[in-house]
Amino acid sequence: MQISSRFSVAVHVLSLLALQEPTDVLLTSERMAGSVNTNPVVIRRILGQLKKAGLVEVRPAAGGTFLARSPVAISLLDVYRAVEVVEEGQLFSVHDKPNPACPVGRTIQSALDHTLQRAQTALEQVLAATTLQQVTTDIQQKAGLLT
Amino acid sequence: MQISSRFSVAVHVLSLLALQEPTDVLLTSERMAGSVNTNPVVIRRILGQLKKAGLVEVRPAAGGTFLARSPVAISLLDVYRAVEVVEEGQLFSVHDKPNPACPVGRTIQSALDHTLQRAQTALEQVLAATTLQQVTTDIQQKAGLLT
DNA sequence: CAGATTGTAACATTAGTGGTTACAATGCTA
DNA sequence: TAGCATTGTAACCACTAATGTTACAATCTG
Repeated sequence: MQISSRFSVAVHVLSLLALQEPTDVLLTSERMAGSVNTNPVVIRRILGQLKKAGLVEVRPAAGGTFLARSPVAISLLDVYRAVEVVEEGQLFSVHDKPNPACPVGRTIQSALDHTLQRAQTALEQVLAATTLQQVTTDIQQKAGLLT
Repeated sequence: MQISSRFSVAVHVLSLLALQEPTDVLLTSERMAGSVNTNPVVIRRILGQLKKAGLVEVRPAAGGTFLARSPVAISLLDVYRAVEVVEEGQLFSVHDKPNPACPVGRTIQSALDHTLQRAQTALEQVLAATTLQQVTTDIQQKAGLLT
């Protein structure tokens, strides 16, 4: 059980967009799919979500996708929410309908709820504190694109 | 996509064990299944994992399951690990085999790795900081079992 | 208009989950 | 020892989500 790779692919795609230069060849879903090593339809699906969330702008038919915001203004939490890998407050599945005739059964859900929420929030805060800019800077360093 | 309810069921079961009294009826997997509202086999599977992790002791055939440690000495992280809902450092699935011919493709995995690790660790630290004792105290309060 | 690109549906496959059934193994009691 | 209750585990089933593919309509530009 893992958080879908849809999230990491989305970050990959956004990084490509952030690092594209005006003089570069047009960045089509086909080219992005090549970098990610997947089918272009997969990229288009994700782009649809990112567009809906206001993170990218996509030119229909003519090709060309662009960041709708500065990489500094896009957090990994924004991406996570955009691609809907985890529903709000629903990272942990909690068993349904425990027996209310039993004190533990009656109360376990609410006894756990607060902690599980805090755990999820702690994870999401790390994502919120990380921007696309930081990721792309890291990529550039690792790829030897920075001097 | 959610972390399996196996975890919350395990906490439920451990709470039953923590709150059982010596004078109570024997706590069989059947009775625990009644509280959880599931099939006893489900409980037995989970108990097998908890036993393997050293959190419980189970009497074969004769019935009777007991905590192997004090509730203060059992964290929710122990439970999470015991029931193997998430593999070590594998909460986030990251796409395989991005294209190494592209700088982003070549570096995205390692550029993301550190952040994703931190996010997972943040979640796990909340669980580590929460003991079964705290959960059962909460249960007792909510069920009106404390005066 | 033709070609390139996007957007979306449908299909196929796989893995994991949660529940059930079946039954062997085990331990206790009469 | 036999019978019973309980545990332990395998196999099966149905469902869901994820991931990839194919097909093709809609859109835009030269």
